[in-house]
Amino acid sequence: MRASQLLIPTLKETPADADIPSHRFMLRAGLIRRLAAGIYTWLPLGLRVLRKVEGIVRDEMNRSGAQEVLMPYVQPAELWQESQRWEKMGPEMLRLQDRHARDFCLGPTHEEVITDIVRREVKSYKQLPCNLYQINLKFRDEIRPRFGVMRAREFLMKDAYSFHLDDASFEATYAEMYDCYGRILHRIGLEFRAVQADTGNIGGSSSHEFQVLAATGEDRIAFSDASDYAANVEKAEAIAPRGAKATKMAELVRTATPKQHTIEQICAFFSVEAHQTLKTLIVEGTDGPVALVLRGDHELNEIKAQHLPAIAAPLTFASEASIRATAHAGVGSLGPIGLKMPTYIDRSAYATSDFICGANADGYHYCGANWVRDVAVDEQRVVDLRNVVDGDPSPDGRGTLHITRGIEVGHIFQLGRKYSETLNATVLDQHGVSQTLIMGCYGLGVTRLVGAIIEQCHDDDGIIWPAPVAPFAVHLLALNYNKSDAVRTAAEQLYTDLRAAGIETLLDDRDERPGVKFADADLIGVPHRIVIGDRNLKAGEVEYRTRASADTLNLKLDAAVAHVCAAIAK
RNA sequence: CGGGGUAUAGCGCAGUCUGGUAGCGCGCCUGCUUUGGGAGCAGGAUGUCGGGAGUUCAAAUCUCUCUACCCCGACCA
Repeated sequence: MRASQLLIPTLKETPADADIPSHRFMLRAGLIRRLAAGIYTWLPLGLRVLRKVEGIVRDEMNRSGAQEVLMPYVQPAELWQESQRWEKMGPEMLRLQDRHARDFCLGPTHEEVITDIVRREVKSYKQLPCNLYQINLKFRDEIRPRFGVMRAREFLMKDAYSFHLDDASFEATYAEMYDCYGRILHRIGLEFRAVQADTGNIGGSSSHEFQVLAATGEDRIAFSDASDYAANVEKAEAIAPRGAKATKMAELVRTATPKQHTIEQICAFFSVEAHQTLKTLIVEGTDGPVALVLRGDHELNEIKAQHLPAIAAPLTFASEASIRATAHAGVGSLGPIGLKMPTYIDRSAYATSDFICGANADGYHYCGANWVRDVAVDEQRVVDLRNVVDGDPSPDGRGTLHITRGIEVGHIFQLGRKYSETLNATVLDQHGVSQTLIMGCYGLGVTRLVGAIIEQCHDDDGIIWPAPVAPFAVHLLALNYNKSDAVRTAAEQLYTDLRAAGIETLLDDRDERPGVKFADADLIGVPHRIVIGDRNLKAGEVEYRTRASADTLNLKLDAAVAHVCAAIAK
């Protein structure tokens, strides 16, 4: 296509509200424009990329045996009431009414609709397993949309739902989807990790997130350097550090520590490291407050805590007043010794000896404290409470964990019979007995993927598209196209020949100065570039380079197309 | 929803404290020059200063109010 006829509104300056590379470059390269918070228009160049990504996703989904459908974006309230989610979804679901005041919502997800279709149309076990997917808009009224298309309210998602008679069938499709997602990300050319994830409120053993590695990712993932163990930090199991307990315990000493509350202050006061201290957090339990004890240098994993039986969900910290009423001291002077409430102890905290902790009296701490001798311990309540940290042993016993940031682009999990039960989706089995379907759910954020690609593929000047998703394969920069007959003739010839060879080509035929064209080309990030200028044309040559490398190569005009075709094929 | 902030030309910003003619850079339009890394000169267009109310002779500026957006936390592809 001709740049002179394409709407590619590049920006020289960075819009003030964009602060991660993908958002900045998507705006600057003219891929998207914001309409409202978390709602974007995809401009021609952006849409070309989006369609490429979509194409790869569709291709691999079809290859895996899934069938594409397209479900309504506007969904009736009745279905959601039937699944009991009309109320439960809360304000995240955008609701609207039609002219007859009937309730509808913009689909935040499609479990209800797909289950409705399947319960109507799938009657026999012979029709199973069945894996249906769509690539469709979702609307989730996020509390805080941010980072451009990374966390938008309206976004394009590939969502697949599989239906099974038994667990073995589900496991097979789950594995198929796991592989499929890996193929998609691999084909795009992204560095990613499939990580174990929290199964949320559905439960079941299978749940994996597909995380694209990027410094700006919102998730933290832990992976072993010696095995294939990888998990979201939310989920990763924290093991007590290896290392022997003190053979000879120190004497328990109660010390006045006026105005020393934070771990930092205590460490400075006693001249010790944070791992020799313990912190005690008080949260609401199902029957009064509950204490959580962690090592001073560790941080609470709220999801793990929330899963504990005596703890109220969602996790809430006890108020200062209720802490005072039960512990008789303020936050900053709490500790497990003499504490009269159910107490969970993190494994690593339990592995600590001669520790410092609050004395449950304002302005006092204990030094040289030890479990069992000074605090009765219920072994049932020594649990995993903390986030793993870099350097922890891998829970599979092999290697050491490292932590990196990721962008969650995909999530696959087991739905069990949650929806099929409430919506009564059943089939008859071989024996003519009605069976409730088992379901799997496989989400992939297509618009988010575009953002994730840019996060991983850019430099200071702009985007560097991986070839499979690039909006064009070749960018022809015709310098002084409107002034030089030689340039125009050569550029038109290359443009015609490249297109004849089936190569997607962008011809910059705009009446712009060379500097503008170079800067825009870097921003837009088309993988292959040919510069046509009078300077080289005098020798019958044009200049070739890729976006990724600064190396340039002069080619004879009549050899350029063949050379570029070969470079693309490689 | 809690905490912090912003709103002035298409984009980036100054002006607000101390009320008095609406500004700068980039972009846009015209002309001339220039032409291998975001050109130079000259001329030009573009603003209900986020909306509403109030104080005042006079409000971008002070007061109240509403709205939108951004950043930090809990949700999620």
